[in-house]
Amino acid sequence: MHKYIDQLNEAQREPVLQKDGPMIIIAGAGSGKTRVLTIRIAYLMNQGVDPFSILSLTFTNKAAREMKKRISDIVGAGEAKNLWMGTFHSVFARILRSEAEHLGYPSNFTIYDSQDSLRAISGIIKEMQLDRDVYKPKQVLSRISNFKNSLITVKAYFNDLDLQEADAMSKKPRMGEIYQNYVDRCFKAGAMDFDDLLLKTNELLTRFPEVLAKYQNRFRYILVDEYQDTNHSQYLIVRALSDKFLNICVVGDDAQSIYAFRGANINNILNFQKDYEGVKTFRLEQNYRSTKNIVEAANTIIDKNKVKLDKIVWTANDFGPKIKVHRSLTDNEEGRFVASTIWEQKMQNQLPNGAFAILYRTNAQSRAMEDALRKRDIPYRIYGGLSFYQRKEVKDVLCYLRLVINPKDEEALVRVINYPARGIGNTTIEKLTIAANHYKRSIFEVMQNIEKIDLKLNSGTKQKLLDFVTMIQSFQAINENQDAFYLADHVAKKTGLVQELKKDATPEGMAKIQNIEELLNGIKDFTEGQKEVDGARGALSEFMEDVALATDLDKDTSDEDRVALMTIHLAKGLEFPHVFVVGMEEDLFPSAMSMSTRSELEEERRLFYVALTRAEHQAYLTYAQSRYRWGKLTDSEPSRFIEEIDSQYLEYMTPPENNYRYKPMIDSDIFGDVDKSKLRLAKPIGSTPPKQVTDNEPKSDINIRKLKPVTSNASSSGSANLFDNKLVAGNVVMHERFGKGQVINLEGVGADKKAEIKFEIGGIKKLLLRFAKLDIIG
DNA sequence: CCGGTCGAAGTTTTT
DNA sequence: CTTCGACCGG
Repeated sequence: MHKYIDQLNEAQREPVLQKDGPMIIIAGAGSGKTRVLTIRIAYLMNQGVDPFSILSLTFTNKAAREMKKRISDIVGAGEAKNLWMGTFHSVFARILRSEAEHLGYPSNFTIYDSQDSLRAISGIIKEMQLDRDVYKPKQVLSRISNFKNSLITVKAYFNDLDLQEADAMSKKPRMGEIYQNYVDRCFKAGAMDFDDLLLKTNELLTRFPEVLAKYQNRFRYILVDEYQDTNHSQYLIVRALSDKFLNICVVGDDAQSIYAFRGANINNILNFQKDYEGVKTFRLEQNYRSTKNIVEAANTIIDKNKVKLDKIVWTANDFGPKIKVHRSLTDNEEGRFVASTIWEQKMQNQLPNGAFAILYRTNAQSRAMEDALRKRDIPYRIYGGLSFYQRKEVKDVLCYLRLVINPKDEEALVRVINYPARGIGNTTIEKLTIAANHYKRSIFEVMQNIEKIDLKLNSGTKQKLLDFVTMIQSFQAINENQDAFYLADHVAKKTGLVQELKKDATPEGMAKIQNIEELLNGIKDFTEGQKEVDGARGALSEFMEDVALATDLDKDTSDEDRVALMTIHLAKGLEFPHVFVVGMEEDLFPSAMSMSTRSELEEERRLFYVALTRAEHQAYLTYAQSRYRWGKLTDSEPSRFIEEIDSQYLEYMTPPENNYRYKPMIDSDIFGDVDKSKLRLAKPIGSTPPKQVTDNEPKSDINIRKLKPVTSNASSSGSANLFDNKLVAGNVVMHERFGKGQVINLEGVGADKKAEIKFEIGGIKKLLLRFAKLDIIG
């Protein structure tokens, strides 16, 4: 038996050894699912399966990259490199590029991100002279997206009277036309949107049996992670590809299905056993991640849901501390509480910033947290929100580059044709668009032939258009024989983008220039990486292939030690010793938009389950009595989800009821010489009744300054440490989050014993052994 | 055609 | 509070 298999418990080992046939692994939170998948793939390869014939679909590209790395540690990098591994979107984008001609697309098609799609839809609505208040671009896009994810093509739409009637009922009788125009426009631009990547893959596999056969034969073993979040389109792709060999292994947790809003269908996982014959079912129910308190509390939450698979998640870990619940007056105070708690914990327990995560329901909540962290000089990193590649200045550069590769790319063209301003205004663009539609050509082609078409443009304008065409063509020429970095750098300078930004000397303007520099650095890294790999040129097209699919999580370069801020959705699959779930308020979490139906509410509850189960050691739930929304202070009440947790798992840091009016809630001497009456009076509260004025706002700040050493809570730390006496300087260790490192020094005794460790990634960190989860590997 | 100012609307969640 | 669009005077 291979030694890596010995690391698994029995429940984990069984699905690894089950080589063939359809199987489902129902994996509870923190049950070592990634490990099982990783080892399963490594084991397949050791059994002689060709890595080229293994397709492994993950939820993020980062997950794919990490898994690949772990596999190469077992089987060697040379072999692991050949695995097909990535998100549905990136894997099938790659396949679509090589098969594009079947579908009449160029292989260098552009991938529109949601911003591009939205702009295209807006443009169409305007062209059709429809009322933007009735046809809200966002709604229209989301409807079209739903069509595509359910494989309803334009044709199918017009064959379906129910759909048309539904749209007519909601006063949008021209929905079908918009859909048609959008599809045409994308096709004409040589562009696919996110949903197309799946839809067109389905089209490819259904319309061309020989192509289907080719990929069925190639992918003899298929693994799908996070199966509970697949949509219908993805389901059909998996189904088609696995139909020949039936070696399909899906992994997921119905309790963590949180993407229904983008078409994910929880029934895919609930019905898997019915879909294939002779499905072997495995359950991973032992949680290795969290304390008993957290695991059991999470179980009490998910029990409230009706729709679910049987599964009992349990843990052998210690009870650990209770989940702390904290109420603040405002969102800003909530931020201060979180920041000061992190600060305290860092001091008391010598924890790195990376031990903390702040999770929220909506991106807008990050601001209050950021402000508070900044004030305390706690380094943090925000994930998601406006991703790096979507920032205006970055995207402007990218759009020029997109045009170089695909001049038909209309969204890119419209975006940059007059930025920086070069005298080509809306009137001109409208004329060009009309002509392009008329001749069924791209705008760029119309511009190239501007002398031959009478568009009633004055000669000055014509010249400006030709200049633009010439500029793009000169870039294309450079692209023929230079690498991506050279070209991108050239583009940034020659288009005047950088110059334009230099005019703006404000800090924001400077930041924009830095972002462009960061982009260029990223391209440089990529170029050089490519050159090393296989003597390739590091051409632009390779870089551009899936920037649209790259997310912030993917380009997580930060080796620096920072507190993580992200939405709960983004946190799926991650874990942190200390987790703050903030904004635990009705209408925010659960979201006001998701409370009208039972299934929506159940999804919110699953989301809460995901949030809570990110925590290894300590979870905090915080809420504010009022919060700024659109600049106005609005009242809120605590989330129902707090009450849904059995109270034995909770510790209220602030009393749950409002009956504490004039009583300081914690030992009053904390306030020392501060005049309490002033504290109470000093609160300017908009709509909040005076009785809700609490002492906790000043407390959090004062508390810190008067911080006393707190008795060690070692007993409650989940991970009792075994290495107190074993670990010596020079040991090579593996840390769950920081990876491989070498111990350079040890200090302190007993519960305070710390190790200074130099990690391969992330540099030197001091870890308190009683918390650090380390394996000695050499 | 440009650039500024003003008003309205927007916050779920993401590949 | 922000951002995006519409509108208007140069």
